[in-house]
Amino acid sequence: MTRRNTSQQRAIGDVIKAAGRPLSIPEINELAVEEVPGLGLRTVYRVVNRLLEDGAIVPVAVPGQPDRYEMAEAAERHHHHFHCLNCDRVFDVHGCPGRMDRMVPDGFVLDSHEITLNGWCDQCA
Amino acid sequence: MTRRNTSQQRAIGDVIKAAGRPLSIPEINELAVEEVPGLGLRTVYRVVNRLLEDGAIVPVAVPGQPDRYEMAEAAERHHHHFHCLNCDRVFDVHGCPGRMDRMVPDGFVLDSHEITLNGWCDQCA
DNA sequence: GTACTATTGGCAATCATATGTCATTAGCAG
DNA sequence: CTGCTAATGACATATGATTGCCAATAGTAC
Repeated sequence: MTRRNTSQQRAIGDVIKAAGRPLSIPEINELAVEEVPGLGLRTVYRVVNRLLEDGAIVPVAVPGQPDRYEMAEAAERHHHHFHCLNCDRVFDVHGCPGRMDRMVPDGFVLDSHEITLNGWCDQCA
Repeated sequence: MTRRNTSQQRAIGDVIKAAGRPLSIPEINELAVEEVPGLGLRTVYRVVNRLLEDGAIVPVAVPGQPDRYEMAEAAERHHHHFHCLNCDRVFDVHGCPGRMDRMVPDGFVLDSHEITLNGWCDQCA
């Protein structure tokens, strides 16, 4: 079961790496199909799952939306996300207000937090 | 087309009002069926949609989860949500770190924001 | 170049959520 | 109490995301 280095896998990996923002499965497909004509959604799902298992990418959950995916190394730096209400794209934003612990009720244990900013991106504003 | 005051509608409304936290459709059903045996999911969906149209309740979107619903009046006060990673329930938390505008990239326009705290509730901690 | 088999991609199938259908039930006005 | 019909609930169907299947394709080791 030796791994093989296919053009599809390279294209999908490149697309996620180059995006600089979390991509949905359809977005990955649309971008990668430019590189590899005939690329199918089925393959995108498979390669994305493999990258997830490898820990190369991480899922980004957005309220009311299917998961997006971004490079694990990009996710190492604490950051949050901006969701454009018009084009539906998700962007990384840096910084964090902090002080989440103040909001936690007594007896509750905080593990992590997610902030989603909603609005319009520079292209849609 | 005169509205009728049915036991099902009363039970569903009461359950959402009494919960003090956002409830999912299955949660509403499980709680309201105690009041009205035989209550069906189909009816919960219908009544919830009607309450949404009336503006009596509002949807609460949690990353990677189906919508929850809470009283509109409860949502008037700015607040956020705590999602228990064990029991999967969602709770309201008060307060807000503020300063979201600092995170918005140039050219982007901020409309709203959502914060989801993840961790363990007092019963699961 | 050959052989072996991991990988691909089209299609069907699955899974969870949500809605349409319609005969039956039960508010409400009189 | 009676009649009208809004509302209910079991069932079938729709919808969207994801996976199973399998014959065809294409990396790789030799």
